[in-house]
Amino acid sequence: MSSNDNEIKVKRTLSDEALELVARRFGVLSEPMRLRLLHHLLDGEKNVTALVEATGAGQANISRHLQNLAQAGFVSRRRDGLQVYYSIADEEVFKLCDIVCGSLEKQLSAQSKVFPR
Amino acid sequence: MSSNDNEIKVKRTLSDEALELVARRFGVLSEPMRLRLLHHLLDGEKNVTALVEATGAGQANISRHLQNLAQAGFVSRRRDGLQVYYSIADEEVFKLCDIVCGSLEKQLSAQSKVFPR
DNA sequence: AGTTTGTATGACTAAATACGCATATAGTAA
DNA sequence: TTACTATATGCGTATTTAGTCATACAAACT
Repeated sequence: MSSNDNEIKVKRTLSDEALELVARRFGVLSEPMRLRLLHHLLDGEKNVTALVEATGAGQANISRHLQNLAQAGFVSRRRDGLQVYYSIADEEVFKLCDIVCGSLEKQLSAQSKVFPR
Repeated sequence: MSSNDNEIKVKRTLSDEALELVARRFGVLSEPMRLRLLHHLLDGEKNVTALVEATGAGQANISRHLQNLAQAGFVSRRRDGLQVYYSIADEEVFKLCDIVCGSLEKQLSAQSKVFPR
């Protein structure tokens, strides 16, 4: 290895800051309810009440999840009178889900070969 | 919670089960230290001690993170004598990171236009 | 002014989890 | 056997966060 390496310096190509930003974005997608909200927004923008009815969850809960998604930039917010409409702001999120689903399917099919029913 | 038997049926194209699996996978990627471990494994397989030294974290902590990654199928485990070597098992994970980084960059550059320094 | 409706938020509880310490386990060597 | 090394794990603590309730806020009415 390198000769003048007498410090406990840790090789760190990615900054802690960048890593935390990426991790935080994954964290936003790590809740089933938020994934469900994104899925419901596939048809187009919906207001909070519609999403509350679609998911069957509490209004406060949905509002917080939407805030979370909006802050991460996955959805955007538009106010129209009393209603607030949310819509997909970053289509890339569906690529992410597709990739994860693909890995998941591959993994599950591999398991079913090892443990055939 | 108390059981409410006549609950309202909610349209649900994705099963709760599938959604939780996907969410759980995103959750595994929602820790900076685990992302760092994946990054370190880009060069090839490494044993636990090497990863402990590379990250500067505690051994128990790294061991648990690796278990977490392995259980999700992102890395695989190979024992060789006293050492246990971990390596990337699902290259798709880097696609995920690339997409997130792309969205992040776009987002940050958009912000820097609004708030130029 | 007050009322109603749709959405956001403060406060709280419960559950999840990252981390460190100590110890257990697995493998090697004497 | 004992000793040593590398990795895993039980346990406790601190932090985070999803969920609910009640209430605040915002906008459109009368």
